[in-house]
Amino acid sequence: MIPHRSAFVRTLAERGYLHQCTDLAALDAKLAEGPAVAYIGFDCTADSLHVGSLLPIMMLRHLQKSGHKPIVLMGGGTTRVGDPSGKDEARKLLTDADIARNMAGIKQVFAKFLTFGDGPTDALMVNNADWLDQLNYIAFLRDYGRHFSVNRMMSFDSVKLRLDREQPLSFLEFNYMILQAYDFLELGRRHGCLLQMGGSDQWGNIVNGVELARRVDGRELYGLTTPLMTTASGAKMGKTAQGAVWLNAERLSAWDYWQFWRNTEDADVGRFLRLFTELPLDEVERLAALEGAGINEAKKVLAFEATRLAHGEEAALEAGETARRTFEQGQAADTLPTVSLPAAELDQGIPAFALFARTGLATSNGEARRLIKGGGAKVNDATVTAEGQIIGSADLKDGQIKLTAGKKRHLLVKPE
RNA sequence: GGAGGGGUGGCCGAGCGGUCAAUGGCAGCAGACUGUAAAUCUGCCGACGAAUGUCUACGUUGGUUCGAAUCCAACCCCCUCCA
Repeated sequence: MIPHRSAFVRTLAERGYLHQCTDLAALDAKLAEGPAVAYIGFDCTADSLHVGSLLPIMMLRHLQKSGHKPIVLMGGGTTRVGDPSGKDEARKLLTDADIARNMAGIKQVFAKFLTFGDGPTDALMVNNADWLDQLNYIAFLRDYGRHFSVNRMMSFDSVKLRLDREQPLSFLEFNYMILQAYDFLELGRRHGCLLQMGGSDQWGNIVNGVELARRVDGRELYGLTTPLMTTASGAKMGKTAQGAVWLNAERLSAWDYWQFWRNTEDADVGRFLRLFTELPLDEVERLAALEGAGINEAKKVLAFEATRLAHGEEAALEAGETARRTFEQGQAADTLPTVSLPAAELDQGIPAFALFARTGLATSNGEARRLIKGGGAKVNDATVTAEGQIIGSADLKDGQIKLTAGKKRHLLVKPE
């Protein structure tokens, strides 16, 4: 392999972010010349992002650290259209108020990973509604529509998948890729942006933008994608029992976030350390080489480093300490997630199944019963044998009751 | 507008008058084994109830029937072909 000249491309290559690039050599040369501008688009269908978006987020972070300027493009305009993206169902349309709220939430997440401001390498957040909302349909068709070949668009996976499966694909959604291509053009004009990055599923959209800019503005832009993120056993990344692994503390506590990374599959540890932490590569190699139970050390490092990025060092340390006391010493660390119940209610006593449902360890009374029947429920580390067993003040130890569901979900109940 | 096919639990997909809370697969949860891993095996997997059980659910709304996811009607949505 030819050594890369730019720090950014070198980092991407070494750490495993590279999947496809429209012209890697030319891009590398461009980036080596000096500060450049690159962007990644995110849609605002929720008020936070989850680990599924972490890969692009990390790329923007590396970009900034390499001395370039990252642009976070919020799809305020395109969110109202919806990416075909191979999904069967059309995405539901959001109101402007929803979108504004979601954008605010997402900015909070980015603030952890990027430095925003007005400096030459400070990150910028822009909203494509700023230009998409003002488009004139006829003018747009005439100026840009003629550069898109329907034949080609039909051949993109996102579209083909839907058609092959005889799933509906509305014209509205079909337009998504055109709008995204236009975004790239617009960012090139407004901010001198020359690179769009994204997941491998965005390849078609990105290439469309590159070609549009070449035809319309005669400007050479670049596209780059990351590999599809799955776990070693093939599952989609970023799902837990509770659902998506969110990046903000309001939706998912630092503790749960730490646990998510701690439970990484063995085969993923090296790859995840490279992608989701900033540890030097020789340290990554050392950790990834650990075998058997020893790899648990590597997982703890992964959990700490990843949590530190999203939640800060303090929260990461605390989560690690809580885990150490809970799992390695079997204690009831008082930093575990806590649910408060009225003291009077505890004095009276609550049936075990109801308590598990109340505290969220089970989603319904029925599920709590099943949990208990299956032998997966514990109170103060003792297995609950009868679902109606009364738990109350008598079970308080050091002013708290420890509830456990399965092997990993622990919780403290305290009177208030 | 015409002809045909279709809409079932988180997803895929059977069922086509009663024994259907609905076969099967995936996902999920728990147990065993382990290392808070993977793979494997076992159990569970709509809600409420201690329970015989009650309620909610098979696109929507009505109807036929002792009884409907299953039959009929209207409506909504999707697919294919024709105009």
